[in-house]
Amino acid sequence: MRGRKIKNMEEFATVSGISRPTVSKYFNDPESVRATTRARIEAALDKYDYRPNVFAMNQNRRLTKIVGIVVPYLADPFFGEIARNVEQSCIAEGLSPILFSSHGDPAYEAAILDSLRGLKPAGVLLAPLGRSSDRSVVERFCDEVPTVLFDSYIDDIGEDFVGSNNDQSIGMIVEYLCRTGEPPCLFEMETPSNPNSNKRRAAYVKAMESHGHAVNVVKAPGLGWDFEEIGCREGGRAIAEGRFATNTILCSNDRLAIGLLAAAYQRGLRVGRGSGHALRIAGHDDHPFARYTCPPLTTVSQDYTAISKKSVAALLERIEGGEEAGERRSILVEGKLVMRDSA
Amino acid sequence: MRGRKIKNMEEFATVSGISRPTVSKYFNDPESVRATTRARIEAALDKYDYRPNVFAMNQNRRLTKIVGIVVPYLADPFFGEIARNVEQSCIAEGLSPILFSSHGDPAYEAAILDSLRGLKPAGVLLAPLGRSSDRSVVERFCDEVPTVLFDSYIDDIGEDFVGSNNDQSIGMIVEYLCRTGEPPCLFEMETPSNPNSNKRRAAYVKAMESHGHAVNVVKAPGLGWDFEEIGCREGGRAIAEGRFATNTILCSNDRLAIGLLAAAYQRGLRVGRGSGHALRIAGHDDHPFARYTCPPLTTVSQDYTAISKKSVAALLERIEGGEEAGERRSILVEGKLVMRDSA
DNA sequence: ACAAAAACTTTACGCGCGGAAACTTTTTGT
DNA sequence: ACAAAAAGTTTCCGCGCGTAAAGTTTTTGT
Repeated sequence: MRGRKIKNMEEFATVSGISRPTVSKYFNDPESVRATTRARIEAALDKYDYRPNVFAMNQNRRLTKIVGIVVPYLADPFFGEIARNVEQSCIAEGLSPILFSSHGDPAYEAAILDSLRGLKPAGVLLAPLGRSSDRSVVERFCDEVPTVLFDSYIDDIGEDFVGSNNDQSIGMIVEYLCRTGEPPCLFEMETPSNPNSNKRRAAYVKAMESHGHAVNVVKAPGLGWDFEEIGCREGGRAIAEGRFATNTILCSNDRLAIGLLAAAYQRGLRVGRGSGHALRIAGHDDHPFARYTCPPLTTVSQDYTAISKKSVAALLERIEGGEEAGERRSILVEGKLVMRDSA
Repeated sequence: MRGRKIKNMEEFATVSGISRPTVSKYFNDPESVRATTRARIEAALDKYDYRPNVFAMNQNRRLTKIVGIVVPYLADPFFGEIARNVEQSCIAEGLSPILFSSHGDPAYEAAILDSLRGLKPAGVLLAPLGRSSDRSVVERFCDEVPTVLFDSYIDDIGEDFVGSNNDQSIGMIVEYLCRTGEPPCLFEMETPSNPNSNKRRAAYVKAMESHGHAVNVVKAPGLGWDFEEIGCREGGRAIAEGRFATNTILCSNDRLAIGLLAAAYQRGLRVGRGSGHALRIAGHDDHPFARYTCPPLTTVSQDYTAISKKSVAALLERIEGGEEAGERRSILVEGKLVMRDSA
């Protein structure tokens, strides 16, 4: 772009030798113009410094190329990773992703969805807060905008859901733990913000019963998204009070497990498998930090890339499919057992 | 908003009984209209469902209320926290923050800045990648848009900088470590992406010399943002090769320390102060996970809230100050010693 | 080579709002 | 109460682009 600044599309059309409506078509979809035309436009684009005005572009379009990505809590590296993957998938599809975090606050989530409507997004990828979400707000939003839920589920809302197959993943790790030592207790939040917790508890109960073991669920009171804090404080208390029936604890997610590991360490309990260890602790999610805990955390990995790719793919289908809503699909991604040293 | 949908400002002006230009003024700044007028508009706002069209609003405004927040790596909870704080400060000021992550990639950072120009933002809060940033791109951007750099510094770029006072914070923790045991070695990346590293090394050297101790810097090769991985692998190797001259290691940041703690654990080295411990490890930043490492990490806290608040305040001054650039300011926030068990 | 199809050009309009100018009404200070 | 200041009204234009319609040129298939 050595040439002078171009102030609008009219001017750019002139210097590129193409009519403005065709240039406009090009910017909406480069594939929609003839190859020779495209080449001439791109030559001009290379020579002059011009970009269509974002606001003017989107003003009259019924639908923009904007895609909202909403996650419940960005300070959780899990969502940071997911967001990154989703963002890049969108860009690869020629969409313009915009990232939002609800910061754990339902009111904030509602505000995001509200302002998102003003952006006339082509679609939205929403990982809702879950249990604490304002159901009616989310529902109304999904009625207006093509939305794919991911990670976290809200019954009967959204057009598709992409998440992990908790039945499969919990079944797998419970089987592993039963096979290699004492059957696991489940450690979870008393009032989990994340609906996956409920599915995981159900999966745990089912798996334990199928193996003929007694169920032992320990619930940690506490609200909010400070899972490590809750896991450490309440997990430590549960250990002290002897509320874990066996020496093996399966945590509902890795962040709780990280807190619990800290609690065990503080009490001088050696965590790991084999003799000389007092406790086995396992998690779920393969949190980015799980491999650096002491000891490294045995867990079930969620395939971030697969979840991201499938979410974006599902959204694209919905967008292109238009109004003919079709069936609501539930796309589940299988987890893999990640054996480290903690269990 | 029980009433029918309002399709544009003209219509809303009619139902609220106020002229459109005045309504327009209201939406630009509610304080700019008389209290009685404001009340009437807000009554109508309450009664009808209307929001100004975002795209039309920003099309003709010389400057929007948009503020870009750019961080280098969102999967790092440190930036997640900062982003949250900054975002909320902006909203409190009536601005519309939009969040971006460079995902550790200079090309991506450049692309963000490029597309940000199209949004005509009132200002930008930029935590640059640092050393790997494309200097000329960042420089050009800062010339066009009021920009406050935070966390990470690039010489002579941007209008203000807000970050931690590495001289003070490193000086403090070096003093602490020297006073309570063997003088610390410094563990850092060989080619740090973050320019804070360089400042911290200089501060370390200065502090050690002032205490009359020999300097011992251990550099970990490795690129990218996978600090824990690098800290664990290279830190473990350095331990094995006996490259740490004393039993005390000060890490350039907490993420390296987290990796190093994992390495020490894997080798069966007990970390902590007092007898029975092989190693003392300290970090810097008070990373959200630092309190849940095993043992909990002694570190220097950065005041997230203060950095966020001061960054936003500095940006607002720049925006309101207009073109009269004034002096480039460097606003440094002091760290606090956070004594936990690792050192 | 010829007709049909596809792509492009010309012309024209409108989106929803910002903002300026000239005028009228309300508020403020003494 | 009166003039000055502040706030609101009316009228108008333009921003940069999407998009539709009608006409023209180029490409495609046989």
